[in-house]
Amino acid sequence: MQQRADPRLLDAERLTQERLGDRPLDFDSMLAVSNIYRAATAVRRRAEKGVLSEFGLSWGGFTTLWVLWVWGEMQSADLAEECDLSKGTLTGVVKTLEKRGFVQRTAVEADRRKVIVSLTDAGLDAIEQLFPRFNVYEGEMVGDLSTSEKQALAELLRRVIVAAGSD
Amino acid sequence: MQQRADPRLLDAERLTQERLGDRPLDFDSMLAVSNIYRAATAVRRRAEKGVLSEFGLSWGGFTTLWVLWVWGEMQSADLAEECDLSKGTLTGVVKTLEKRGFVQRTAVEADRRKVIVSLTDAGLDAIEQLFPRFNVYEGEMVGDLSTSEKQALAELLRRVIVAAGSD
DNA sequence: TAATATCCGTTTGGTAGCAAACGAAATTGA
DNA sequence: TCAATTTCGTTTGCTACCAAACGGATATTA
Repeated sequence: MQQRADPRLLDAERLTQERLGDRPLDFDSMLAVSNIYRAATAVRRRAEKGVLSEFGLSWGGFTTLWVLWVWGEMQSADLAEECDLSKGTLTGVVKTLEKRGFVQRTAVEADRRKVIVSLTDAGLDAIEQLFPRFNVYEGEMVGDLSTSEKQALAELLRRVIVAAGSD
Repeated sequence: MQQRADPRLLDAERLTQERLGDRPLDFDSMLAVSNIYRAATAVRRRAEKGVLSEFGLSWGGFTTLWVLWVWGEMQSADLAEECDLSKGTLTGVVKTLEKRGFVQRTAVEADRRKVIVSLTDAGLDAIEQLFPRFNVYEGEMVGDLSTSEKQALAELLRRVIVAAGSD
């Protein structure tokens, strides 16, 4: 309850409680959700300005490369699903990655509606160089947290993803 | 260590560990960061498809309205800062909100470079109706978490925001 | 006070993202 | 077998976002 004096609250959070504290609102949920969003923005911006820009990749482009690396070549629809992008968006991302020579699209003989996307050698090179460096960034961004705190954070978020996703 | 059998891991996380588990990577940080991003996307999409769409508001538009509600009228640059948007983006958001009659822009006499943005009566009405409903959504999205878990989540994220932001 | 520098919001040019419409390619079923 | 339906990836039209350039307004300083 009484969190107004908590010195760890960010200014915006403190002011919010001062302004709205008398209303019957779910503050705990509010702070959790807004911090999820703020953290994601901070993390994305930092990664894009840092490592990713060196490779000319957006967050979405990086994610796509990464998914192909981990899962192997995939059909377009599955790739979109796994990257958490709409299929329309994925078309554009793949087109960009294709221009940079990182991925290739292959027609499927048996069913010519389908397209398989896969890493090129250059794409494999890129992600193998890039990911360890990206991972260092990740470590820095959650560097204040202990191992068990990181695991706890991941687990809590996992439950949010499930709850928010099951619309 | 051995997390491969953890039934709480999402499929993508499990596969990732199967594929990359032999590399010297910081998995705990990786899972924490990627879940932050996935959770934020899920939360945003759910809110935009639900309450926000009824009011014709994007996440950014909602945030702006909310900040003006909590903080009161503000100069454009401060508003951008508080909404975590670039000033260029804010110009567009405010323009849209102005069209909908939710905010108004006022020239500052003393310094004519500056513009004050404030809620109109309609904007106040809208956010006062909207926020309680948004807050219900927030509650649903983190509904699986106990009060202390929500607070723990917010606190962990607060530390990530600070670490990622202090580039 | 006049030249210069700085500050502020807007505009510009670009990428990213979505939903929905679309067309080609399978599949179904009559 | 051929018409109707479904399935896929792409295209289209739109919003959001950023960084950087811009131009008017204020500050600074020589």
